[in-house]
Amino acid sequence: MEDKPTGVALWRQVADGIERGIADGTHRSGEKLPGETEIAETYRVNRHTVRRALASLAERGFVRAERGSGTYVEAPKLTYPLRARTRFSEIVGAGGREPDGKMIEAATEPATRELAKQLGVKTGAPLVRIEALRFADKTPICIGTTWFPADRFADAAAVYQRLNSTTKLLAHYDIRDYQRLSTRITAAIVNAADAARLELALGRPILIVDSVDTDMKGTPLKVSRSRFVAERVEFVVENG
Amino acid sequence: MEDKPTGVALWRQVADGIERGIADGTHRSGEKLPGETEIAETYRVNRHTVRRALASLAERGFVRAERGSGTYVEAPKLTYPLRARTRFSEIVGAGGREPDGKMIEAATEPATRELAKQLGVKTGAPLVRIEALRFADKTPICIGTTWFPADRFADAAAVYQRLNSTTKLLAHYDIRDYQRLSTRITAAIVNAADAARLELALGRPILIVDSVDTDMKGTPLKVSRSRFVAERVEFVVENG
DNA sequence: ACTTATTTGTTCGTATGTATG
DNA sequence: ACATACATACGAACAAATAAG
Repeated sequence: MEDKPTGVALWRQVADGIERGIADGTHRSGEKLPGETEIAETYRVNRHTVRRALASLAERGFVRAERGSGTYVEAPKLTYPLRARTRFSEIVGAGGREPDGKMIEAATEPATRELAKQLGVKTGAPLVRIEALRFADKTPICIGTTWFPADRFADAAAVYQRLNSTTKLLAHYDIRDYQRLSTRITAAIVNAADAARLELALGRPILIVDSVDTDMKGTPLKVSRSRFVAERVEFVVENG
Repeated sequence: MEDKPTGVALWRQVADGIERGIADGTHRSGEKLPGETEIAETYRVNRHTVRRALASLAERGFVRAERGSGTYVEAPKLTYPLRARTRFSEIVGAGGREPDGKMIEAATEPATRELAKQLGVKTGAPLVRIEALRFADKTPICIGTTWFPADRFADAAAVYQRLNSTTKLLAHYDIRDYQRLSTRITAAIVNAADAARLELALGRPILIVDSVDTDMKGTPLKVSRSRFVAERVEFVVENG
């Protein structure tokens, strides 16, 4: 690799080479990269240089090293735009993947002050809480808790159980369109229960998204808190 | 606490009580709550019931328990709106806190393909990379890497060193206004170097924000990747 | 450096009410 | 009617970390 002094650090050239290989399909998602020594030979550099390159790629999320096994190409993240019109199934479908949902649990509970305020009901008013897991091509993407006012969506649990989609549930109640009022995003470490459902190792980060959706007149329909696997999604906010 | 059967679980009543105490200022940010046994006495419930309530509050981020020491009220998160006009100093100032910045490192480096595409320059073109730490009231909020095209912002490092603000730096180059083109958000675990700078324990989650800013004509000015302490910020996307 | 008290965390056991089949 | 499972609530004891002297 000491052909001509390009002014670009060697490790960076190697990293760029591997990144190009990932981009053009030479190294496909989930597959194992050649061993560090092998990469070192093909680029005619020292193994340390390769390691520096791989570290850079790992930090940017392109690959994941597993001690004693190899270095694997990470699956590309699901790009999840945050707009007024935000529908899980449409977003996953737009990425050429198959959306799916599965209800885990449902219950009717009294509203806490916080939830009551957001939904525009009285504190203690009955709410239907639905816990659901959502997939893209069989890989769990997020687990979400959604609250509906029980007076308006009395048997929401049974309906969701059948339709496995929030959009379809609302359509069942003659709500053909709705919109995102606000979205709040933070991150945390996954808890044990969610980790199992999401097929995620303990200690891994999740993105917590709190959202409020309203009908087209601005009346709150639902409030939800979703936990997304951070390594499987990327939110995008477009301005304009 | 066995006054009247309200139908609401005891632990929930206790949690609501403490939450109200936090909301109305009885328990202030950063201060220690009474011990579990003391809370149990005041509410006339078993300590287990208090623990269940505190667990609920901890999960929602209101309090943080420290073994051997006590349970503390968490500082409210800095709400960080993501709009076309996004300025760290303005956002922090709007929250009634004092923004500050500190340059850590600067260098001139050739553009990778990815960066070149985003900035509209050729691959390998020189870029100024600035590493900076940003605070709100002396608490570190984020650490960010920003790349500027070196031809247009030749001595950006020296200028930033003096002004400690991206907005002021751009103003120095006669750019009075600029806007956010896109924002991408994901999360990860903090690395050792960032953890030290951010005064954050290892293993804690961070929010990674990649953004591109342009001038009012749409010409890219800078690209940056910021790592925010997840437990200290909350991004908000307003629609409409 | 050591002790002691305080505080959260964990693990037993017991009992009750409620929903399910 | 009965068995089972589950969430709730209380009691007691001990472990582990921290703070104070």
